[in-house]
Amino acid sequence: MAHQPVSLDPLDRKILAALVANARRSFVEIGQEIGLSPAAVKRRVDRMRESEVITGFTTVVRPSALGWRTEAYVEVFCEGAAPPRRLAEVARTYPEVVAAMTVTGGADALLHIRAADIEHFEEVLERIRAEDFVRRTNSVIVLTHLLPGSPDAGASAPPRGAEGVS
Amino acid sequence: MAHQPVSLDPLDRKILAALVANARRSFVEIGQEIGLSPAAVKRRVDRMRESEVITGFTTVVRPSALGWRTEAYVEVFCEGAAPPRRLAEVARTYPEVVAAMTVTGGADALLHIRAADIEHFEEVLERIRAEDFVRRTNSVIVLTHLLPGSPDAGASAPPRGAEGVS
DNA sequence: TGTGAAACTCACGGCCG
DNA sequence: CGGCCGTGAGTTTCACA
Repeated sequence: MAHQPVSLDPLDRKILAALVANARRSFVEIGQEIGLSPAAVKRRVDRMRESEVITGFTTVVRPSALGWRTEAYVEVFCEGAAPPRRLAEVARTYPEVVAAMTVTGGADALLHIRAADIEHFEEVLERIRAEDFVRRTNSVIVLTHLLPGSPDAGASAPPRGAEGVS
Repeated sequence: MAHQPVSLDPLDRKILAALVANARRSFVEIGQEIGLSPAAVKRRVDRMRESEVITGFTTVVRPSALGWRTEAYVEVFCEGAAPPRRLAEVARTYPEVVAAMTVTGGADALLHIRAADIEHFEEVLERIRAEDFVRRTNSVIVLTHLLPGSPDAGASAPPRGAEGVS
């Protein structure tokens, strides 16, 4: 596990592109598009999954259809030495936290949050600010996406990320 | 554009959850998991695609495997009235811009950017700052992700031959 | 709407160049 | 590695309740 050095040839990249565009396309279809037999395509896909170049296949859902109409990024400023471990723990407990990361700059961490509406977001924000290691937060609410179909415009799994491949 | 009022019953939601977890699962498998015939599952999926609850099926790729090892969020402060249209145009031309959105707060827009490395990122940033309507930018570089399995996957054309190093 | 059956297509493993 | 082939499973469409 944990392969870092993976080399991908042009054929692999074409297969990847095809599967990113549509994860449900058949190996036959992809094969005749790039000039390879279905079995060969499958072998390459299996290899890429093994080496974790491909980590899963997911469905892109329009978040608003599921009732998540508010999106925001929240900078978190921590008390004293930043405790990424504690923050990760907290982030995991909130289904509204789609992504969390430590960052450079003034803030210690950045949270990507999805909520049903502004009130819901405010409630989540209040709970996060109530954590003892949080000194201050700075929120930026997303108004409109400029790139339709961008991976995280709605690509993210709905709260509670699951991943698994048959 | 699309319909807003779409009602999803518990069965639809279960199908969605299954497909988000793994977009390549068969309708048969999903069907017997939730107690429905394969044909019924397919019809529901088709309906959800029609109503754009489901906007696509994609493959989750580990960005570093494609040579994208640097990730950043850039706040963009515009000159005069914010021209979202111009910004969208610009964002579309850069493969490095994974997402772009207008936001509340001091900045006019927020860009999500992926680059091969810091130098590459700096180059992109310089080009963006060179746009006439950009007054100022504020960058935040992502250090580490705290939530594993964050489906923020950018996969298109790889940057200049970055690949299996080390 | 959900079910059942039909034909078609695909995935998967084994074997060979 | 890639191509070929056979079997079993899945997909898709249809008519029917």
